[in-house]
Amino acid sequence: MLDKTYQPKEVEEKIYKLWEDGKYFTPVIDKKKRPFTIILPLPNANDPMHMGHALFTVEDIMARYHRMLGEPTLWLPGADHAGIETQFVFEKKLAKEDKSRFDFDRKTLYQMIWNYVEKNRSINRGQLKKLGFSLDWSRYHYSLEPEIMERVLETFRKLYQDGLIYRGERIVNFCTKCGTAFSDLEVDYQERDDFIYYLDYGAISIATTRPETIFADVAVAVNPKDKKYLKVEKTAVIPLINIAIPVLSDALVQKDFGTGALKITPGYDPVDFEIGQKNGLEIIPIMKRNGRLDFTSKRFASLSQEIKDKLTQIQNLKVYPAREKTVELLEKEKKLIKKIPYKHTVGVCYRCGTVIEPMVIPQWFVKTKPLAKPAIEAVERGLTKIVPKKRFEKMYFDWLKNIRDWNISRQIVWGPQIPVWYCLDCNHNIELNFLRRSCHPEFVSGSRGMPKQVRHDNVYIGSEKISGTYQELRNKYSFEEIRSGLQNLVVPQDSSYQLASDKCEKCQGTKLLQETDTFDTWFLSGQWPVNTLKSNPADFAYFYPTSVLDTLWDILPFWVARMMMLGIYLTGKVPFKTVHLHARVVDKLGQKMSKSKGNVIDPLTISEKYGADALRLALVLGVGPASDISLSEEKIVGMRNFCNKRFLLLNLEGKSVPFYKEKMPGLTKEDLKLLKSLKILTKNVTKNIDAYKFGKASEILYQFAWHEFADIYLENSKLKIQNSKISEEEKLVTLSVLRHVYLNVLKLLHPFIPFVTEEIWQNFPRKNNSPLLVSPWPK
RNA sequence: GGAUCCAUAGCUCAGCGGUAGAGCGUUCGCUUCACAUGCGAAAGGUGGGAGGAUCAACACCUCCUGGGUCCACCA
Repeated sequence: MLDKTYQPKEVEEKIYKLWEDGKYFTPVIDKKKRPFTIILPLPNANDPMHMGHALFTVEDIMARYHRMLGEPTLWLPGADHAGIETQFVFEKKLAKEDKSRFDFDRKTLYQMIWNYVEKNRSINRGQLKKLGFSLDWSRYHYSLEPEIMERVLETFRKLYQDGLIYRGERIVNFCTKCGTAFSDLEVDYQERDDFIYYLDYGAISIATTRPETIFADVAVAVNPKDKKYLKVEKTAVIPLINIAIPVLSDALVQKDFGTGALKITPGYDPVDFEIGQKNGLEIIPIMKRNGRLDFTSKRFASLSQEIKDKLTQIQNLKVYPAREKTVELLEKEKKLIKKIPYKHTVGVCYRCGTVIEPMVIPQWFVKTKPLAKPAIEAVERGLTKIVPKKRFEKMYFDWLKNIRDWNISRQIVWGPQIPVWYCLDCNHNIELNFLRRSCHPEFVSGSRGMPKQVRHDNVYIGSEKISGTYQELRNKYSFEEIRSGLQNLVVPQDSSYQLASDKCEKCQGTKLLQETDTFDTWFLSGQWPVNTLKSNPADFAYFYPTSVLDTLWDILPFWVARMMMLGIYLTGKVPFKTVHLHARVVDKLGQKMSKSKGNVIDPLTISEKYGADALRLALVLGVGPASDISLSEEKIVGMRNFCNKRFLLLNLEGKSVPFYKEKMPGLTKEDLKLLKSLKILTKNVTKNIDAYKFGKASEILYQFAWHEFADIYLENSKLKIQNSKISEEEKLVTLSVLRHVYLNVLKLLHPFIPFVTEEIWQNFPRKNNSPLLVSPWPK
């Protein structure tokens, strides 16, 4: 007997337990049947649930539908360590405690982040269960579990052996605050109000928004077709430091921008880097990784004392103060022609919003062209279908066809280290940064130059930060001291390296240190379908390639395209047959949900209040393919009202109603009409789910259940049953039709609102004793 | 600069080559049993603008206007 009003909270917990205990989410491999597989887009282990996760509803609908069709259905859950995201959050936490990552050696920092994430990882799982997701928890994987990590390293080695990995000194997007490089995809762009400065370079004048970089200029370039510059001097002069540089011509320079002359700074600008490469220009380093200017390179050594004094004023300043100071000096020397307010877009770190500094730092790259080609062909040949096709295939092709080599190294600790080792004896110029442990904290200076005691988890008390090349440090500190307190290495481009860790292949030495760069998170998640399923060879053989990948379209390039590339590379087969893309959840005014706007709807609060089913239905009902999902509390209330219509439960109490049979005697015109409607409904719901039109499928179900079945048929049958002139037999026929239609509607609704439907099913006299989630889909 | 999507009821959005749909909101009425988290009814749209192919368009094509989003080396 059910409560009169539906109490979702109690019911949901009970029902989920019923499913879990029955192991219904764990498929049984049956080679005679075709499996249905979905890999859950792995949530960040550290993230609490948000509406994006609630949208996994779409996957649950597919999983439940296919399970009811009798297909061995695997929906595989997991969690991602989310390298940069997580380290960024953790560092913010450290900052609140007046600490920074520079206070810890990498091993300690890693362990601290590990512990921090571990707490949230289990919360995450519970939250997914609350929404009723039929995930196979027995196959749960975490991106940092040893087996998964080992497979990632294997992929790296395989790529290396196939000549697809290289260590390159190229210009990369560097965030001086996060202290790491990013791939091109991880840079956001913001419009800024800045200035553009016109500067006097002797024979020519140039325009720049970044005057502080003039010290690293090595040339000026003009467009070869620019008539203004047909007869220009071949030499320009960098103001302030009076260094002569050549004037080149290059088609990349736009004639009509600024003065038409571009200063070439190969170390700090992507275009300049490219021009520099073409012309064999030198790269002058003037900025450290912490974003402070530095004039200690050899270019500046031979300058006059007067000039050196100018540079001293800028030395060690951060970019913006350095810019101000440079402009001030330029003004003083009358080299600033004009300064104009200028609106332009700048690249910023997608995590912390700091302006990205393009810098030349050796990084690990994957050659992507050979991987992209088969990934493009697979979609062209229809081996993987993208839904909705029209809109997103083009995006996929555009991205893969224009792809550039992928920087997979990150200068953070939170992630697997790149499995490459450097021999210190063969590479004396490797710069080492490590913390030396000390027994006398009072004599020790902290990272900010202040005496400081650092304590954490009793790992160490007090430490001293040491930096320098191995050449400089080798006689002062033991290898073990360096190794155990290591923060990071700065390895010159020409250093030798190897994949074996035991001893140096050149000198047989054993003072080897592993690369301190870690993998881009997407390098791990790009192999996720392969690596998770490979945990069990039988699983891989049966469930790979997976059936559907469902995700928000915005990570199509980040994730989907990379899974395609790596999946095909590793297995020769596409990782999924269909990519289904859904849209993002927006508020009732169509605006993106964000904390600052205060329009965030929290899925857990909502499901506590109205039930998970109501939330699920609100997320899919009437939503067009890949269009934004406008969600409001009002809509959820509406859906809750629907879920609460557990019609006719009371009527059947204590009655022995015969089971409906086709063409049973006594069927009326109304009965036949309803039965026909049910048939059409069943067909349409099935058709729409197959076509990924969940919005339509749920809408027609809603319409039928409420307005056709409940409002009309049920209302009429109520009158009929109360009517004493009608025979008992006739009433029983009506009731069996009612029950038949009702049970079928429950089945059809189950993928969308699994909890209520299962609860009613459990309380209903029926032929089939197994739970609703494994009962056969109506035909 | 390139690409792409959107414009339909007060709001948020579906759908469709052949008499305009839903949810929420609004108005009026009903309501001792499946459900007030309800039932019945009603009001409300010359489908952004202009043109074109069609027997016929809100739907197809072109252009315009206004928004969204993505990509790109804007010094």
